[in-house]
Amino acid sequence: MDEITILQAEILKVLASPRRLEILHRLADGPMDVGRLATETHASQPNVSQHLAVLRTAGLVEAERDGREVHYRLTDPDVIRACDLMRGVLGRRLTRLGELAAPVLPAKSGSRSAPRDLATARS
Amino acid sequence: MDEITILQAEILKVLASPRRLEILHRLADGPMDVGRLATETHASQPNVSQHLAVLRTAGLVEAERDGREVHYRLTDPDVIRACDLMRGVLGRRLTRLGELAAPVLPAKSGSRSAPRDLATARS
DNA sequence: GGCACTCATGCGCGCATGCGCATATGACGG
DNA sequence: CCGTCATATGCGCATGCGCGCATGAGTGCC
Repeated sequence: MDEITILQAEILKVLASPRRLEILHRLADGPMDVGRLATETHASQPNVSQHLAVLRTAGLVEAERDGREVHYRLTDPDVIRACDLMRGVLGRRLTRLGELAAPVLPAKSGSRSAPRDLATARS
Repeated sequence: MDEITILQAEILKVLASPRRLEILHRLADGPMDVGRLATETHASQPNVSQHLAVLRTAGLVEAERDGREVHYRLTDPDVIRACDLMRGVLGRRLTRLGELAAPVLPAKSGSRSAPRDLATARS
């Protein structure tokens, strides 16, 4: 098994967390400190700090101290691009499921309908 | 928390597995049956089947029966593109680490503890 | 120095996940 | 039918992860 693949899985494992995705998404708009991230994501400060530590260990974000605050920023914007690609895949997936199950539903943004469970569609 | 983000994390969680990444990587070159995948990835057949089930449930691959065999194929090529982007991020990351402190690269096969942690570089 | 603020870390628990293994289902041929 | 090949599924165990909580560490202000 390729060594790179293992490392890649490591990175993906780090990304495979709603909270961390949310954090990265916020950081995509520019650097931010921990407290603000905690507030905006409605999570506790230690929790956010832990997630940031994970992201930092994986090399996805970088930290810089500014007074009392610590500002985090994305290391590589391609991470966001990759996430957006994934989001596109997901979107197409939901659209396809919607076509199969839903008669007429304009899939506008904010439509959080049924597809809680991915799949459920088999051939 | 955005619903989409949760689903995205679900997808990423599915991708965060070396074996599944390897499977997807093989499927990128065209459809393949379970036995062949098991052989090429040096994994047991039940194991591969389980991973394929996970990938199928996540909607990343699709299955089609052909006689006794079941051929699996990628649902969306963008998954591979996203993985490649991640690989690029990883590559840049390793390069940067190499520039900072690269007297040796002890990446011997079988030893998955060499670049085990991706960071260890702090400011 | 003492205090307030911001962030990081350690701990313990509950829960999900991956694996090997045995076995069930499904399909083709004789 | 029955044996065989190809695939899927159930089980049990060990491991890892996320979370809340309390606490430690670093910084600036008075």
